[in-house]
Amino acid sequence: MATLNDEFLYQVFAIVEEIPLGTVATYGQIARLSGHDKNARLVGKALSLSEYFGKYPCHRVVSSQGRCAPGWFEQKDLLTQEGITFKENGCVDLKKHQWKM
DNA sequence: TAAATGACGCATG
DNA sequence: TCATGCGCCATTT
Repeated sequence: MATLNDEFLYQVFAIVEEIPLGTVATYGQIARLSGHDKNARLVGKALSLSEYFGKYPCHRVVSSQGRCAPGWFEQKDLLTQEGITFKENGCVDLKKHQWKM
């Protein structure tokens, strides 16, 4: 199971915390690394909570297409500050910045 | 208990 | 790149 109060949350945060600066990771990627490849949605849920937790670079996590979180305007600025290059449409250039392992 | 929801992913066109 | 549609699954209503 991948309930939010389970290890899942800890796993997600641990991975997010290890995303190198100037690099972004996708929800699906984190989900897969945490061992819950089908629960990409839960990753998003956890990250939304991480904002309340505070100390995690959740802004480095985007969708598989490099799309930012809907309704979250800060993310683009934060990523730009870290050197992430954005496209005109507002998508991250995954080709260059996606977290490779 | 069932139906709706969502910071998603992938396949098509 | 954008628009649709379908699948996935925990959470919420």
